[in-house]
Amino acid sequence: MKLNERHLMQLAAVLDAGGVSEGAAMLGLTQPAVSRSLAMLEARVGEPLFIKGRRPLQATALGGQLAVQGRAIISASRRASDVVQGFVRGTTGQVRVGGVPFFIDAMISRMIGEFLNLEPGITVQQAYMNLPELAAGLEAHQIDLGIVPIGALELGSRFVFTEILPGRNIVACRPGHPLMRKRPLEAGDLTRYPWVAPLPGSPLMSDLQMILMSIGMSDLNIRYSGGSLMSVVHVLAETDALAVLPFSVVFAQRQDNRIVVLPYDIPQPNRSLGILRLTTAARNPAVERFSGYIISAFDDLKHVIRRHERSVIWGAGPESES
Amino acid sequence: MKLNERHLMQLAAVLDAGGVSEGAAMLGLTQPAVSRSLAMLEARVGEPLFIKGRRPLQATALGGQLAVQGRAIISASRRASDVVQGFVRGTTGQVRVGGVPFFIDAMISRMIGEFLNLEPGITVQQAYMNLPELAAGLEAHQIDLGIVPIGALELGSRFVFTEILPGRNIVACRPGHPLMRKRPLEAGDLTRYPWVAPLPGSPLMSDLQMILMSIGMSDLNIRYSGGSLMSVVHVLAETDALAVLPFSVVFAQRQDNRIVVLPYDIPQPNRSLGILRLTTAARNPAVERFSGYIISAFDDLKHVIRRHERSVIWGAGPESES
DNA sequence: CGCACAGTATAGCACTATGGCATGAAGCTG
DNA sequence: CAGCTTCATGCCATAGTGCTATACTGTGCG
Repeated sequence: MKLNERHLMQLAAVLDAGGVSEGAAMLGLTQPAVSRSLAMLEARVGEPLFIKGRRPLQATALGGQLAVQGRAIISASRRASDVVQGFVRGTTGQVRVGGVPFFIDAMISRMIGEFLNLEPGITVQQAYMNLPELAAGLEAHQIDLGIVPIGALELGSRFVFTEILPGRNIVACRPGHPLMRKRPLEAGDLTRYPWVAPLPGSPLMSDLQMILMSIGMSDLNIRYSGGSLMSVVHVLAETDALAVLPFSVVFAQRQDNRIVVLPYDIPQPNRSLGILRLTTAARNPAVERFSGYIISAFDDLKHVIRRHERSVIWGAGPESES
Repeated sequence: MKLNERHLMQLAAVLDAGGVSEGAAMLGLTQPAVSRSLAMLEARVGEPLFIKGRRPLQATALGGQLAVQGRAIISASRRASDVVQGFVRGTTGQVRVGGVPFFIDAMISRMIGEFLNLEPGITVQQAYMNLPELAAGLEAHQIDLGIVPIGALELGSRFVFTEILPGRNIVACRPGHPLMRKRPLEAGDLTRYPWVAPLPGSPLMSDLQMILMSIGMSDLNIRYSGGSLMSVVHVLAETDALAVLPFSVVFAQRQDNRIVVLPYDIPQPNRSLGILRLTTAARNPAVERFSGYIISAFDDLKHVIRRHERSVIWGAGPESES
């Protein structure tokens, strides 16, 4: 006994409106059209759905039960329309973000919070991942965008990369660290202190290797590894340990004054932090709003970051941009 | 942006099945039909719903969200079909019963319990009401059937009445009541004891008036009134009070041995207990199952009741039916 | 690289359902 | 009983739906 969903909707509308004419008007149809639909439904069911000759129109037990389902269909249909509306306007939907842990924790999660306030209809689903999983996730359409440091042209043309910050690394330590007062700083100084290693697999890990090579040491005294950003900051603040961190991460912590930049020049990776997306991705206004918000937020921050960078590393005051 | 519900259902089926062909088969349609429906939906939405060239077929964010609504529509439609199936078979639905309190409490509620066990898909909604409200409720289609004592042809042809028991009244008292040992019993004896009056408006109330007239008294010493059957039985059992009750009510309490029939002949009302229904009521198999069950249950009980009636009132032992 | 295969889209055609307009039928009200 | 409101019916146009046949596209294999 397959029933026509359209008929069920009309039944519900008519019962809710209290009459065929009213129900038809509510649906934007004419009375005869609805009247005939109901007759068809009644014929297919083989049982009366209405108690005849009553105002307002009254349903039989069966009619009432079917109307419940009709209402469910109507509301599902309305929700579907709302989904589409929200989608084209970018005011509804889901943004699935993947990103490297420290950068997400230091800067992006804060912006996500602001974004969620601006766009109450959008939900953000975030996962921690490094470049290989991220590229795979994008290709499998499991995430919509990734926030990663990436070298120019590192990936094929299937991806489009939007830079949001230069990927500048520094060595971080607690304020008042003994090395902060030592001039000049030499490579050997760095190896005399314990180190905090970043998460395995993260870009920072290979950066650390690069630094090791540049100062001609085979290994460091790594006393702590595997922690999230918050854990790393705590460890740095409580000990004399050192860590390689993106400058932006230290920047984000500037208010707390728990970690500072050690003014020692380390080799810089040739890459930028940015947003990675599929070239072929389906249009998704919610995702576009999100990435647009992140990019503009960093545009606003960029000169502040750069000025801060110079001042904390080289002790230089504010100066005019080149 | 009004979407076609049928399209949404097909979208859901296709995504659940993992392909157009499979989804079409699941719906009992051909692949081209579904393919075209999806193309129409996509055209109306104006956004891609699928990620092309992937097996199993993968939806875009929008496609997935719309499929959720499609699934809701499918399940509502399935429930509607189930409702109809259950209705025509009488295995599902609602039975709205109105009835006089004492009789419902004494006999019908027990049978409702048995019926609910037999028909797990049917729900019974019961209300206490006497004849006038009951007739009005039937005409307003607020109840499906009433269980009342009613005189032959008392109502018009708009109602059909099915007798289930003769409406025989008796005077009830506790076992060991002083009057149980007194022979002969005379009308004056009855007035020397307190009385329990039935619920105002109930048929028993007018029966009580009739008895008063027959024994030539203007009023009785009414000590308790307004109680439900359980309360009345308790009061009768704990005091020497008397009450007019239908014989069937006393019969139903026979196991508890808390009230008995006083062997005093009182004038009998010219009516029967039975089921009252509208002549014009829409067919409702669940209601029919219910009334059928009640009638057959009383058919089974009838000869037991009659035998018991004779024995408890006249002290006669079991005898062959006439 | 091309072939076979599976799966999907398109074309063409027939038919049903749906909707509108005009109009008839029925029930309630004064 | 007249008039009003409301529902049912007849008729026509058209959009949706379904089918078969066929073209297209991506995938895996030799």
